[in-house]
Amino acid sequence: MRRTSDKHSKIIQAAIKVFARTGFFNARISDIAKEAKVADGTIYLYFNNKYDILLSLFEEEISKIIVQVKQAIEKETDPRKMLETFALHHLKLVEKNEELAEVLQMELRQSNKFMKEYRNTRFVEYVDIISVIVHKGQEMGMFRSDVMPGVVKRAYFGALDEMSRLWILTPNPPYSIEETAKHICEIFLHGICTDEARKGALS
Amino acid sequence: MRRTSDKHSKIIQAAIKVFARTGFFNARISDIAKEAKVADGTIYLYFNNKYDILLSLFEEEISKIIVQVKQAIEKETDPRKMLETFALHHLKLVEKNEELAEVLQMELRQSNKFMKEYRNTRFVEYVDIISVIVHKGQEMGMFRSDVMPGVVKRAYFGALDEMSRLWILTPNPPYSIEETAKHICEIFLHGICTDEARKGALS
DNA sequence: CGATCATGAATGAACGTTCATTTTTTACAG
DNA sequence: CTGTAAAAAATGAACGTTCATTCATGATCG
Repeated sequence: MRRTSDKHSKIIQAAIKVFARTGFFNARISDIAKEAKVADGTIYLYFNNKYDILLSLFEEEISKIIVQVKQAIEKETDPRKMLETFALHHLKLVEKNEELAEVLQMELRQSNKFMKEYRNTRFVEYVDIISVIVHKGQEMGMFRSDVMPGVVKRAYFGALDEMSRLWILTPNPPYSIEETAKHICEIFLHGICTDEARKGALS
Repeated sequence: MRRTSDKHSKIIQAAIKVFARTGFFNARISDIAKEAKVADGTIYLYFNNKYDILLSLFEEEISKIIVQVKQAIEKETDPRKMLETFALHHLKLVEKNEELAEVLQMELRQSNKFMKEYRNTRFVEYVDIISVIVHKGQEMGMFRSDVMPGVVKRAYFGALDEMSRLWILTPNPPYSIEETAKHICEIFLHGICTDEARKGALS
C-alpha cells in the first residue's frame, strides 16, 4: 500500500470537491483525477467504479462525523443540552466543510437508489444518535413519554438538514449557525405555542 | 394545439413515473417516450430538452399542490389546526401520488443547481405557506413572538419531508400518516419536554 | 531484477438531440 | 358532403458527442 502519498484519500478529497461543484452525474472521472493529481486509470486501482467513490466517500466521512458528534455529546449530561450539541454539530459542518456538507446532503439523495438498495446503516447510525438522546430524556422524566423517538429523530434531523440547505444555497445567510441551532432545539423542546395557548383549548 | 390527446401532460406524467423509477440522470428520453407512448422526437416538440421536462414538471405539479393546500388551510381558523392540515397534506402526497412525491423530493435536493439558477419561486411559495401561518399565530398571541417564522417554516418543512422519505423508502411503514402528521404538529406546538422539565432549569 | 504502482491514450457503449420523411388535421371549393 | 392541398404534428433512424473503463507500457521501489 502506498503510504507516503495515500492516493486513496487524495482521490476521496478530490471527489468531494468535484461532486460538490458539478454533482455526481456531471462529474467526470478525469475531473477527479486532475483534482487529485493522478492519472485517470489510477482511480481504478483504488475504486471499482465511479459509484464506488461516492459510496466510499459516504462511508468514511460519515463515520468520522459520527465519532465526533458522539464524543461531543458524551460530555453532556442533560439530554436537552445533548440535543443542542447535536444541532450545533450538524449545522457546523456547513461551516467547517461546505463541500462535504453539500455532497452528503444533495448528492447522496439524488436517487433513492442509494438509500434503497444499499442498506444505509451508517446513515441510520447517525440519526439514531438523536433517538438515543430522546430515549434517555424520557427515562429521566425530562421528555414526554408519549413522543415517539423514532419520529422525533427523523423530524429533528430533517429540520436541521433543511436548514443546512439554506446555508449551502444562499450566499449570505440571514441567520447565524449558533443561534439557529439553539433556536431549533428550543422549538423542539418547548414548542412554538405561548403559555396561554398551551393552557387553552386542546391541541 | 392538440386537445384530444394532450401530449404535453402525457409526457409530464410519463416523466414522473420514469424519474421516480430511475432518477433524473439515469432516465432516458426514450424511456419517457415509451411510457408516454410517443416517439422520442415528439418530446422535443413540447420541451426544449430533458432538463426542461424536469423544470416544467416541478412548476406545474407544485402549483397544483399549492392551490390544494391553500384551499384546505383557508377552511381553518385556528393556526394550530392550519399547521396540522399542512402536515397532513404534505404527508398524504406520498399516499396519493408516491411517484410524484419521490420525484419532488429527490429532485429538489438533487438539483440545487437549479434552485440557484432559477430562484425556484414555486418552492419558496410552498414553504411560505408555513411562515404565513406562524405569523398569523403570532399576531393572535397564540404562538410565541420570539420564534422566527423563517426558521420555523424550514424546520417544519424539513421535518415533514424527512418523514415522507420514510414512507417512500420503507415498504410497510411503522406509523400511520395521520398519526404522524398530528404527532409532528404536536411536537412543534408544545415541544417534547415534560411540564416538570419546563419549569425546571433553563433550556 | 522482480513486483508493485501509475500512466493516459484508445475503446466502445450510451444517449440526447436532430431532421428528413410520413401521417394527420384543417380549410375550403365545388 | 366530398375531394384535395397546404399546414401542422408526429415519427424514429441516424448522428455526433461525451465519458467511464481498460490495458499495454513505463516508472518506481525493495
